[in-house]
Amino acid sequence: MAVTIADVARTAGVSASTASRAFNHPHRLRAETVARVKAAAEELGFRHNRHAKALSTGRSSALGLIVPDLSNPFFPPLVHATQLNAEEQGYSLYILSSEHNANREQQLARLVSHDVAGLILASPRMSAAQVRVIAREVPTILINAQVKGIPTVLVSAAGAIADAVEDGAEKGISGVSYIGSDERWWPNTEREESARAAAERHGVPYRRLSLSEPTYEAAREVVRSVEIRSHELVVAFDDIVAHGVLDGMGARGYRPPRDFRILGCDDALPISTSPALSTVHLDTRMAARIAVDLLLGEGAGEPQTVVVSGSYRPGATI
Amino acid sequence: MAVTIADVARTAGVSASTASRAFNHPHRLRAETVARVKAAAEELGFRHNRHAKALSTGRSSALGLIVPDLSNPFFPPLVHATQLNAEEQGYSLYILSSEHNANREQQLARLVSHDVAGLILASPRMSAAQVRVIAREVPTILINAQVKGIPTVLVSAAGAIADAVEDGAEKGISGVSYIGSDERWWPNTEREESARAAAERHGVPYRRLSLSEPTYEAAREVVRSVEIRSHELVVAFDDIVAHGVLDGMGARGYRPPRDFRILGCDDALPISTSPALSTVHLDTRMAARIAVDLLLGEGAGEPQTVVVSGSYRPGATI
DNA sequence: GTGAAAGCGCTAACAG
DNA sequence: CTGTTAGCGCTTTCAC
Repeated sequence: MAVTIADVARTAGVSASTASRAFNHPHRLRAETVARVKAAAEELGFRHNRHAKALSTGRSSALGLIVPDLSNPFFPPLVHATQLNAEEQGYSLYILSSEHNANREQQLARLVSHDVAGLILASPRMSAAQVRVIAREVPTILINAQVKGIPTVLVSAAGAIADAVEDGAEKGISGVSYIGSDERWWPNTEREESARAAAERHGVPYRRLSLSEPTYEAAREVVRSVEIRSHELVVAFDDIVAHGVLDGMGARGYRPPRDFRILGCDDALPISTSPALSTVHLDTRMAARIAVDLLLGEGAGEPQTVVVSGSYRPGATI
Repeated sequence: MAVTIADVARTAGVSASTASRAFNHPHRLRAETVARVKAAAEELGFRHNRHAKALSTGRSSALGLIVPDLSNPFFPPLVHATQLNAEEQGYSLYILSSEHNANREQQLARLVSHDVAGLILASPRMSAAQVRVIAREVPTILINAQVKGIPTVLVSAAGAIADAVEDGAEKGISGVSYIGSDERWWPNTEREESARAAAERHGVPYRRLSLSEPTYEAAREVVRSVEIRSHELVVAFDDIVAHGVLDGMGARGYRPPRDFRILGCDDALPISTSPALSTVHLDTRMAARIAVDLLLGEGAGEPQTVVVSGSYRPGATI
C-alpha cells in the first residue's frame, strides 16, 4: 500500500538498515549513499510511518499542549506558535482543552502522556502535586505556573502593570482596584500582586474585587453593585473583564478616562472598541518558542525559569 | 518499562491474544475471561500502546482537524466540540491551523493524512481539486465547503440572514449592503448570496462592498470611504467585520439603529458591546458532533450533506 | 560503510 | 472459546 523503507532501499540498491541510517545517522554512511537513498525516497514519495518508528525507537514524534480554554483569545496565538515550532522540529502536536477543570486536566495529561515526547501545560489549573505526577511520566514544561523543579516559561504582565499604574499615578489616580477571579491561579495572582505592589509604591489605596469567573458578564455585574471611586484606576484581569467593566460603568454613565481609568491585559481581542482600551501586550509566540525549545532543545530537562515580559500599551482609558 | 499486554495476559493466566481479544472482541470470549483480563489490566495500570496498535491494525486512533485560523472565535468552540466527540469514541485529535493559506492547508493535510483515521476540514481554503487529492488518501469530512462526493456539514447562516432582512424590511430599510471579503469561500459566498436574495425578495436595492480581508480594521476603513446610505441594512460577514463597521460609522457620528442597521454573524465573541449587535447564532458544537459521526459512525463514507441552520438573534442594531 | 537478523507491542489469521 | 504463530514498518545491535 504505502511506500515503505524497504521499497526505498530496493530502488536505491541498498539494504533496509542502510536506508534507515541515511535518515537517522547520515554521518555514518558514505555521502554518496545517503544521496542515493534520499533520491529514491523522494522519487517514491516515501514518508516514515510514525507508528512503526515510535514503536521501534520507543519515542514519539508528537508533543502535547494542554490549555484551560481554547475560546479565550489569549490561547490561540500561543497554540498556533507552539504548533509552528513543533512542526519545525518534526513534531506534531496534540492540543487539549481542560475547560478550567483541574481533574479533567490531569486526566487529559495522563491520557496523552504515554503518546508524546513532551507535554506543555499552559496556565494549568492542576495543583503542584498533580503536575509532579505528570512530570514524572513525561518531560513537562509549564507556562504561567510555578512548580519547583519543572522548567517554566512565565509570560509576565507585572512590569507592564507597574508601568500602567505609574502612568496613572502621574495623572492623579485616587486608588487602584484589581478585578479578577479570586483563584490561586498564576495569571491571576501575578497580576493582582503586581497591581497591589504598584499601588503601595505610589502611596494610593488598593483593593481587590473578586469575580466568581473572569468573564464579561461577571465583570459587568460586579460594577453595578460595587461603587468604583472617582478617578480610580481599575486593573482588570484581562481585556474581557475590562470590557465588562466598561459596559457596566457605561450603563451608569461613567466613562474613562474622565470618571475612572482602566487597564486590560492580553491584547488579543479580534476587535477594538472606543475608547481604545489601554492594555498589556504579551508575547505568547515568544513564550511558545521558548517552551518548545525547553522541551526539545539543547539544555532540555534543566529546570530553568524563563520570563517573557509584557509591555504596557497605552490606549485612551488611562 | 511500561505495562504490556503480555504482562496482563500473564497475571490473568491467559495468552496475549486472549488478553487482546478481551478488549477488541469481548463477545468472542467467555464473560468470565474478559472480566479476569480486565481486572488484571486495571490492577497493573495497563494502557494500550497506540503505536503498536496502529502498526498492527493499520489504522490510527487519531483524527485530524484543519481550521483556517484558530484565532477567529468561530473556530475554538468547533475545535473543542470535535475534541470531545472524538475522545468519546476513543480517538485523539490533531488540530492544525492553515493560516487561510490553501497550499499550506493541503501540505498540512498530506502531512497528517497517513497518521489519522480521518480528517475534518473546517471552512477549507483548498480548491475542490486539492480536497479530492486528500480525500483519496484518507476519509475526509468537509465543514462549510462543498465538493461533490465528499460528506459535508454546512453550518448555514442563510435562513437566519433572510429572517434578519425580513425584520429589517418591516422596519423600513432602504437597501441591503453585504460587507465581506470577495473570495470564493463558502462561508462568505453563502452569506453574500442569501443577503442578495433576501434583498431582491423584499424589493430593496442590494450591493456588495468588498474587503481585502474580513478583519476589524479593513471593515472600519471601508466605511470611511464608502457612503452607507441612510436606513440601510448592513449584513456583515461576521461579528468582527460588523464591529469594524460600527466603529467606522461611529467615528462619523452614525449610530444604529437610528441611522443605519447592521447584522453580524457567528455569535462567538467573548465580549458584548453597546448597542448589542444583532447577529446570527450558529451551532458549531452540533456541527462538530455530526462531522465526527459522519467520520466514525454507522453510515460513514456516505457522501451525504447535512445542514445545520443558524438562527437570527436580534439585538439592538436592527 | 553496509547487510542480516532480531525485536518494539500489538492484533489477526489459523488451528485446535 | 483459547493458544500458537506470524507480521505490521522501522531501528538497531552485531557481524563482516
